[in-house]
Amino acid sequence: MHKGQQTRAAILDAALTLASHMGLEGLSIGALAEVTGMSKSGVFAHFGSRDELQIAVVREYHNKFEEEVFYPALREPRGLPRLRALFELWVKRVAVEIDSGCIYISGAVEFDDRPGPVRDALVDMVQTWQDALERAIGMAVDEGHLRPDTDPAQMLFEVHGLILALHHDARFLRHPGAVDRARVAFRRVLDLYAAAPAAEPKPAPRKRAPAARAARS
Amino acid sequence: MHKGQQTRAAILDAALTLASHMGLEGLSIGALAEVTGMSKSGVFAHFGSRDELQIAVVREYHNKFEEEVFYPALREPRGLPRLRALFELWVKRVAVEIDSGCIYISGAVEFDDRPGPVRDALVDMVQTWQDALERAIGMAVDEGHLRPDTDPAQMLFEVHGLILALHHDARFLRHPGAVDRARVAFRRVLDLYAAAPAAEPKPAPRKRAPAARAARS
DNA sequence: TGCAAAATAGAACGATCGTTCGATTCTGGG
DNA sequence: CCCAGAATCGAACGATCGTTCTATTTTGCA
Repeated sequence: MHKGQQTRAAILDAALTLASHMGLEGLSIGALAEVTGMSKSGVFAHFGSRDELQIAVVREYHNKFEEEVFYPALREPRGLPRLRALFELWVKRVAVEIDSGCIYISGAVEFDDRPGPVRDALVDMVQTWQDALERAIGMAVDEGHLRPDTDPAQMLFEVHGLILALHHDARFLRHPGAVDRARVAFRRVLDLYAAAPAAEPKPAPRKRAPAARAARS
Repeated sequence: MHKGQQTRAAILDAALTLASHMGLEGLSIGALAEVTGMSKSGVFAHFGSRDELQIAVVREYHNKFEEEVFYPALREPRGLPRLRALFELWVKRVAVEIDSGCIYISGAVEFDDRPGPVRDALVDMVQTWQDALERAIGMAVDEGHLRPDTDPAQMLFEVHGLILALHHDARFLRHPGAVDRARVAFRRVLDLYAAAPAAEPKPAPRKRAPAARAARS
């Protein structure tokens, strides 16, 4: 049970770069076979259906995303430092990688009106990531780094919008200054939500509402 | 020269609703023929190629967008009132219409990596709309409604992000409160850029830099 | 009302799609 | 080393795609 998993991983890797360019819907088994130098049926046998292939790609992207964005940010201390790290790594992931578009973003547009298992998997992963971000914002509130009346979901909405605008302007419109605009805007959002700077650090962090969704792996 | 234009308009209308659901890439001539009750070649003859059909759909969407969002907002006085109207109509257009997703947004994702005439047309129309918005922001600065050091392009980036986040959360994640979140966020952005409220209205509006791009129709 | 021109239908094309199936090659533990 | 089982191939399927071509119908002006 060695060679199978190995080539499956190679196929998945090629599928990920292919889907980053053409979208999940643009992923074809024929093109994938040509890229990997295999036969169509050889590729197909590893997944059993196109849906399963797309879901596997989404999962693979999810893992890479966690590895490059989420886990490294966990090394920063809770609160503002971690929040900054999450955003900065997110920006790098979305726009700095030259070729690879964000499958979370392109997938959201491709599957916003198309029910099915692929959409379900995609929603699940995006929601997991957003929950993690919302939790990080909540921690920043608890630490006294953000105003105590901050609504984490609202702030998440605004920060997420900056990433989407970055993706749009950098990849579609090819505006060169988009990354800087995103960073500037993030600083502005942070300023708006920031607790009064010179005040004493909050001694008793308020109790956090339990997260509505459990974190996964 | 009557019947032709008439059926062409009917086809285009069906194509627009179809593309709103399935995306511009999901638009197929066969499905379009079935919906309109015509033959494939009958539909095809009106456009000459699939690219031309997609471009016609993009143009049609552009016209509808101008009619529903841009022109009505022009009835409001320059500055903040017009800016508010533009955003509010934009929000309604993007998310309140139940079925129809925004072709500007879905098209941006579908064609961010795919060169060709469709992408060119799409970029052109989106850029035209963004220029108009940027100009409206500039007017609000001139009127003294926004801080004189406001960077219109930066503010546009932030406001555009709110629309994208709204589209994402409402259509893909199906979050019910997304529209309200967008409105709240817009008010917050406006507050940040707002000129000191009690100050005297600026007597001499500063000279505006000429728009880099001419407005079209 | 007749007739050229415009509009539409119908059939066929090559290509590609996801998928199935039987044959063939490869692999790794006994 | 051998051989069961896994892995891969090659060919074919029905469907759909955009497009082309020729016929047929429909339209609107003289």
